[in-house]
Amino acid sequence: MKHLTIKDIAKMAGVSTAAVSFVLNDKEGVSEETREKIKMIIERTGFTPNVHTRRLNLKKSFNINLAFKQNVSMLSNMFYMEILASILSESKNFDYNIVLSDISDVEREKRLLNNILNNDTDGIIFLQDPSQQFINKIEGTELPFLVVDTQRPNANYTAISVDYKNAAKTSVEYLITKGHKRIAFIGMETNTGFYHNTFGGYKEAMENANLPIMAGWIQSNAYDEKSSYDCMQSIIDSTMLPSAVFCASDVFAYTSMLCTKDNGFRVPCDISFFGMDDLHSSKYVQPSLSTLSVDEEYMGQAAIRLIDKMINKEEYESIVLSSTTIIERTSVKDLSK
Amino acid sequence: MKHLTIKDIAKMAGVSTAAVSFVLNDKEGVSEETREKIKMIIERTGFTPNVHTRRLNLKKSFNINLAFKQNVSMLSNMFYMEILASILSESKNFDYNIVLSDISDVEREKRLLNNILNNDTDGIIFLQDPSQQFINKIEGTELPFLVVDTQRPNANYTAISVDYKNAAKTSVEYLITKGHKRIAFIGMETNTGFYHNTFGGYKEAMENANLPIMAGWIQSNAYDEKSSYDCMQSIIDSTMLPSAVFCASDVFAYTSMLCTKDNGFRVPCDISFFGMDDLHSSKYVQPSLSTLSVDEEYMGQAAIRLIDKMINKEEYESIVLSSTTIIERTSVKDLSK
DNA sequence: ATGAAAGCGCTAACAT
DNA sequence: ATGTTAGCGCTTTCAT
Repeated sequence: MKHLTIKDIAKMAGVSTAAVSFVLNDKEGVSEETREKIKMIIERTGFTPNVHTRRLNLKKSFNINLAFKQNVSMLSNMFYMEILASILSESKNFDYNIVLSDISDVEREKRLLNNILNNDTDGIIFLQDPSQQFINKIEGTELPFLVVDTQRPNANYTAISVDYKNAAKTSVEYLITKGHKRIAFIGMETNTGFYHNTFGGYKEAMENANLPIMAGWIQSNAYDEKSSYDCMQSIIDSTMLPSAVFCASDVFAYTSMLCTKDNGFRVPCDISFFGMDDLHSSKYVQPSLSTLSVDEEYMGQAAIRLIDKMINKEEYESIVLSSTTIIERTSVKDLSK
Repeated sequence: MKHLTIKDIAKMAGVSTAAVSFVLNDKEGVSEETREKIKMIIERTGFTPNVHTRRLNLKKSFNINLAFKQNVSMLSNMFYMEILASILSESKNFDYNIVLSDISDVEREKRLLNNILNNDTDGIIFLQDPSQQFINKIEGTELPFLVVDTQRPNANYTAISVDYKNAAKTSVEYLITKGHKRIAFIGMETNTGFYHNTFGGYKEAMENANLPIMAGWIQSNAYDEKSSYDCMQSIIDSTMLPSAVFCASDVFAYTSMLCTKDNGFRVPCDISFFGMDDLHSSKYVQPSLSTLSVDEEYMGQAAIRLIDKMINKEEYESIVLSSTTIIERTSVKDLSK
């Protein structure tokens, strides 16, 4: 059976194609009477206008591109996977196709750029900041875009971000409340903005409590399973053992705890651990990881809603999440009693 | 700057639009000389033909849709998330956009159907089997599609599947080799094909070894964290404690081990655990989970390559993975010595 | 309010 | 080998 066209509908309704088009686009120019008649026929036949032609004419694609870099470590992607799931879930409420765009290298960046040039995307949601160079190119196109989990506080683009500094501070303060005084830090230096914030929060909490920071306790080379294991080893090999470790990501805590056990220490009896993100798997590691929850679900929802507003030129503004919800599980020993 | 059109290129080259079109589509009808000239100009100007028009005329979208249901449990999606990552990774080598299509309910199924009617997809990769009803509709459209991780061995569509029966059998045989005789089973009844295979493999291995199966050891209501925890509780509450538990998915093992510990038993001293899938996080649970690896990376790669062949009407055939790679970690006690 | 017709940017059949 | 032109299915301007 041939796919119906607007011509067919027009013929069936005894009107011109223009009339049908007006109805299709909720525009004026047809009497209520004929509008209803046309609507009926569209309903009955299940007619849907050809999307390519619409895109061609309307210069609108009904696509939203989700752009991201594929990281080395699968685990470090878990945070974004959870956001992705939420974006998908929320996209049901909108009429967009979600298109995935890998921008791990220049070659792939070009593809996305090409999509833009062709009006094949209405807006872009970046997971993490793309290179500034790429941002510049995008900005030149006037296309709406937003960055989820940006680490550039002063960037002049729309974004959904987490106040990681405050998150880190809250986390460390929690450890202090639990009676810990020797607190180490495992972070990810390669992500400079993120590092600056998480370390800053840690430092502030420590200083406010007049707690000393040993040089060997600051490990900043973590970025995946192996590297965070090594970070923990360095801490253990340092001059003084901490009573607790604050990890800037749950993922880092997983292998750090492993390392601790491999060295014959017990968690949390000998060393406590506190993470950040509250990934789904953090419930299942042993001991279950106490951590600060970051609402990935909300981030995903907000992303879709925000980009939709941008596309429709409604009012909008960037969103900063200040997550301060402590998830108490069993990886932190209470020294305060 | 206005986007160049084929007309502009034709004018610049002093030829007709047809000539340019032929070059664009690698077709005959132009002399080598003019072909080169046109190619040069395209190269120099960075011209890319409007994709909507091409789609309209060629009845080809350069899109591949990835269709899936969003499950209740995030964790049960982890397996598919890993396949998704691999699909994305492999898609770099092809010229398709990857479009995500949620088909969790009829309303969303319609959207995908609409994409098909509009020639807005060249092929569909399903993660898990969709409803037979939906399959029927798709088959009516003649669109290439394939199912990753199908559980319908006799289905007449192209698929990438895992020989779960053999996988389960191999797993249980491994436990038997390690001296275990009382082996329980935790599976997912709601996925009938999967259940049939995994339980079948378990049963065959047990029978071959002349090992008895206690009724209380067979728990089939697992499908997420909570339910598999409950399954394990039932096993513990049954008349005889097993020395090992084979879980049809790593995810089930995570909380089963938790349950075991909550009941005062130790893993693997008192009860051993063996999983299936080898998810990334299985390295990090405590104790690290011994499991049978399923090559999600390969499955993803194969999916893209296969659908591409189908689209281009090259030769192809379904793929069955027989995964028999045991990943030995620390959740299984060796009773054999 | 309604219809005719000129685009949108390309492909491909048809002339030359 | 090359150019001309009729579509593809819709939007939108311009007459009526």
